[in-house]
Amino acid sequence: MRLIVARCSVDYAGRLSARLPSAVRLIMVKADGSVLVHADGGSYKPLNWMNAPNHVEEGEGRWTITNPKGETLVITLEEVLSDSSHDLGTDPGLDKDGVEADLQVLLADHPGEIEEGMTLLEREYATDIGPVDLLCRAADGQVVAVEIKRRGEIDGVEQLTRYLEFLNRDPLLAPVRGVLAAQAIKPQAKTLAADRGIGCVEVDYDALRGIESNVLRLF
Amino acid sequence: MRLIVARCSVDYAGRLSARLPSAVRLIMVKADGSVLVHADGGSYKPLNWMNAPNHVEEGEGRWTITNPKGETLVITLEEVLSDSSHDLGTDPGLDKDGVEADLQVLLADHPGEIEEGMTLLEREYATDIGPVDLLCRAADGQVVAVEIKRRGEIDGVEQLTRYLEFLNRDPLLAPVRGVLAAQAIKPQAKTLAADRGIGCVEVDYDALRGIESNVLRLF
DNA sequence: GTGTATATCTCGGGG
DNA sequence: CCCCGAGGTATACAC
Repeated sequence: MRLIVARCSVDYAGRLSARLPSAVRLIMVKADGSVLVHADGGSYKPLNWMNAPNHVEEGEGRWTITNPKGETLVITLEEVLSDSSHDLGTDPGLDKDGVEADLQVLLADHPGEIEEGMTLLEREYATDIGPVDLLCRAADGQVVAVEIKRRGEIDGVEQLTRYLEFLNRDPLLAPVRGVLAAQAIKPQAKTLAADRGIGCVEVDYDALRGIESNVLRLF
Repeated sequence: MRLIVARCSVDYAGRLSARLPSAVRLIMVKADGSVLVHADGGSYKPLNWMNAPNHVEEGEGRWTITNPKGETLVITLEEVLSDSSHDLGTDPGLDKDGVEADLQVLLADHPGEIEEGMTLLEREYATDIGPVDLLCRAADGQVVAVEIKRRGEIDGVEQLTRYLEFLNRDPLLAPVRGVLAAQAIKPQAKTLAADRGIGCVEVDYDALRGIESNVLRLF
């Protein structure tokens, strides 16, 4: 990784055009060729950047970075204040827990936590407009489409509504009803869901994980 | 801006849990307190981070960063290879061209590029649920709501559907039909749009800009 | 502050 | 390779 602190101006032309007037910034060049231009504020997003794979042409006070899509990033260096390189090696990467996929696995294993007596028909059930998180059968035999979100918001209700519209055209499945399952559901989403006859279930991730580990402990 | 290259491990606990095992990484501390942990690859997103505002507690080989929401980032420093600080000053910021707003201006000037014979009634036509990008009149006299996106996806169809539902309640406008205009429209969005009787138009931003500059050249 | 729409979104997975 | 959905999305803007 190469770190350069320099007064520079930057031009990007590609999906849009963007220009940075002259100022002192950090230019980070990663081992894979990614170039990031950071200011001393904002948050984690660079002001300008070019992801790998790309080609860096280092000219006299002017770097031209191009990628296979034909996008270009031109950095004009006016004054280099610092320039250092470091060998970092490859990173083992990030372990995450608590994302939607984890919640989906837990609920697929314990559909009864969504509704008493519910059983799983299929996970990631494919439709023409995308996969339904869980397709289940309720205690009364009706098919239920379950949309799982970490946070239940209007988007989730819209998404589930679209799936239901398509699922209900299949005479082998119809009538299908919907349930939005999330760790927390916003009032607006609850209102919209109720209006469309969609059920809402708030699930406790930590409690589910507890059930899961209890089950594992039995075997 | 402070730049530290160090062997470290990192733990984040907040909206989810994430852990980075020991490796050499760049730790960037910005003037506003933002902390970013970067590997020597991937692209612009840090492996882990904490945005400002936050509180950094710099202990013996262990930094604890907390934010007002109660999220924490703990960095355990095992070996510091480099530690430098630089004064960058404030950044003048980024100028952009080619975002959705620019496309909207161009199409408002040339509604005939959306449909032959179309004329503009109003830009950002206000409804109770938000502004319609363009309200137009088609060659046959019917009112048309145009939703403009840089990239046409399902969200855009949903948005336009909500507007149409509302516009069609106004007896002075009804019946209103909808058109999604974008530089590129994804197949799923086209399918959903067709299903709802919404038209799709793919527009060439560069060509539009060419028309615009030709028009300007005439005056 | 909440809610909504945009983003050079990024990132990862599946066909 | 594209397509799709999730994200600690972040960010700007309106109400």
